[in-house]
Amino acid sequence: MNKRKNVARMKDVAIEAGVSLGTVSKVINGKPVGEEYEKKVNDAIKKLDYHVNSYAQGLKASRTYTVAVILPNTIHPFFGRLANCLNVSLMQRHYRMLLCCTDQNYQLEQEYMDMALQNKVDGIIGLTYNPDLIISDDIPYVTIDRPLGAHIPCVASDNFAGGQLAAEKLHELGCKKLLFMRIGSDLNNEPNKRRAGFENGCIAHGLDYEMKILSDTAGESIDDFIPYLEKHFGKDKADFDGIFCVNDLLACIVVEQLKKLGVKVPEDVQVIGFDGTRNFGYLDYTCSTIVQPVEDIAEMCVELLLQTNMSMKPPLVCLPVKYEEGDTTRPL
Amino acid sequence: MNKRKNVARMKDVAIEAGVSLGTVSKVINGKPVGEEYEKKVNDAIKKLDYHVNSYAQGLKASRTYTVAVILPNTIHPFFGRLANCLNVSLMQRHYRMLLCCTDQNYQLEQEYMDMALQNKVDGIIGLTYNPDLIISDDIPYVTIDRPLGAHIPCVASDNFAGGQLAAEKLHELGCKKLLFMRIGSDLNNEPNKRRAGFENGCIAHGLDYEMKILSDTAGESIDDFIPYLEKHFGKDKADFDGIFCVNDLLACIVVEQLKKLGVKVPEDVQVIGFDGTRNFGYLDYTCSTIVQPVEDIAEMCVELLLQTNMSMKPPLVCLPVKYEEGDTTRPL
DNA sequence: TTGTATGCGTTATCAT
DNA sequence: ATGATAACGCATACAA
Repeated sequence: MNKRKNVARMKDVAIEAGVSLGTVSKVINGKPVGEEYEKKVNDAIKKLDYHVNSYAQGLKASRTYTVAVILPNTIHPFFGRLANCLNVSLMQRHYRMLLCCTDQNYQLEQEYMDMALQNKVDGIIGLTYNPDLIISDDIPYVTIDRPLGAHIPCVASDNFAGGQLAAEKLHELGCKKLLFMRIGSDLNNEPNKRRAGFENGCIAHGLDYEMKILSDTAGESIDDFIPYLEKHFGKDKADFDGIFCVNDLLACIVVEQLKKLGVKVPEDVQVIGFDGTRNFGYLDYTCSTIVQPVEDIAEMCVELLLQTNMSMKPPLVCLPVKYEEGDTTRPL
Repeated sequence: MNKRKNVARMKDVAIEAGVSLGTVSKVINGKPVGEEYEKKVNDAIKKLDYHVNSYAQGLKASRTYTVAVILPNTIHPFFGRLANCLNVSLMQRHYRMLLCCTDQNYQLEQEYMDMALQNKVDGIIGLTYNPDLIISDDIPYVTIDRPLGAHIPCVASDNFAGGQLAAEKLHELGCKKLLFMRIGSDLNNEPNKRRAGFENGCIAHGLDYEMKILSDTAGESIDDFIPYLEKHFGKDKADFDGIFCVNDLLACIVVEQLKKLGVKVPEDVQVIGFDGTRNFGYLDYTCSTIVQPVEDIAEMCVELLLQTNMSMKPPLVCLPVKYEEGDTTRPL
């Protein structure tokens, strides 16, 4: 009957109900309408299985109730959970979510930005790595973890406080010689705050500490930690009694490696990670860790993005982290 | 200058370039146009930072290049990876992906279906649980893991073969008395195929076996396995020497539990899981497992969904699984 | 309170 | 080859 497929349009509903187009529109948008008419329209809608075309709606209103979410992936537990929480927060506000996985590919990140622009989404939430990412001023943007300028709100865990907390906890747990381990992108500056906070905590408590930092930008891999660990740890030797790893994954790998070297965790060495992966999904890694408040991060992003009546948006929002005990530290 | 914001429209480009609307449209859609004109238009597009409005495009063409993906969540490693793979497969075909996490909530599943309809997406890929889910005939639909009728293509791992393979592997590994363990929804029938395949394999090889199946629909939880395990396993006792768990998560939990009971894995009892979670993400669970081909599943879903020139679409596509050795079985 | 007409930004059809 | 115009489906301002 219609152009393609037999999909009902508003016009068909109007005809079926014996009313005019405007009346149907009003019923759909919850505007006051005669009770009699309302029923007729609703019956027609049901009968024809009518659904408003949100593309036509979006065109008319310049409002699409869609937000693009740009993430590296949904495989890593942190990102998977983040995607899920963002979806929930958006859904609660009746917003749709366009997911864009970039695999940390700079070019893909830019392509997705442009796609979002074309799609006239109402906003973008991005966790990106491209240092030269071009962000249009025409569209609300909130970044996660990576500040992109004072005019773009950035939401992150309080990484500095997290690093500090890790140092304090290891101190409380009786550690004397601490080690910080990290591998990651040089550009990625949030983990640097974890390091800075950790250093700060060590200094505050007069603790000895050392840093072992690898750069994957420079081509180093996680395996390059092995000789370092072999040098400092062995059957009856441990140059450090407390380790803070920049994330839970690294913590798990380090624990495995230490066990292979005959070092007991947590008896000889205590390890704290960062992320809270242990709480993600259904698996229990029981790694002591600094937990990132993923739900709060998601909620804050959406809140800031959709808030229109703010003359000035906060450039950086740091959400509180907390320590959660696992099997890689001794009971306090 | 314009209605809201200073976003350039095609008309603005036409004026800036000093050509007509139709010419601009042609340039954008790669239709033949005079070289001179093409340059002028492209310059104007760049100058005005113009992006086509895909909502207007979608309205005109009844084609949105958008697919809705309905999943329980993106937290579970299997789903997180599935979402990611679908995103990649869709992206390669220049399709956008609308993500919908349902948390297995029947009503949410239905709401998302309706949302997809409103949004006039070009298709839906769903992994749903609602047995009464109403699926519109007006829109291509592909289901994962759960057959919804002969006219709706279903893509799944070859679960029967997987169960069979598990039995065979345990047989090859020298096991004599096997156990199948499962917890899950009663409605969920794919894991039942794993059970059936497993039984089949046991029978074929003349193996003793037992089933322990819990139903979370009936309110049973994973903890209810504990008394069962305590009854059958102990310091110097093991009623079974090979266990096939319906998924890797359960396998991990069972292994933990057995270790607590003083049973050695894989020396006393060998365990095989299902999913391939060990390959998901960056963590290595080293659980011997039947691996689901997630990338292939995603690719097949997208292929079937977008394939228009097929007079008949296959009602059920089973993709091959494979065995991958981990630390919960002895080397072959 | 209900109906009518116009425009949102794009594409496709038609003249030119 | 290029330019003008109608139509996509909906919302809204305005007229009845």
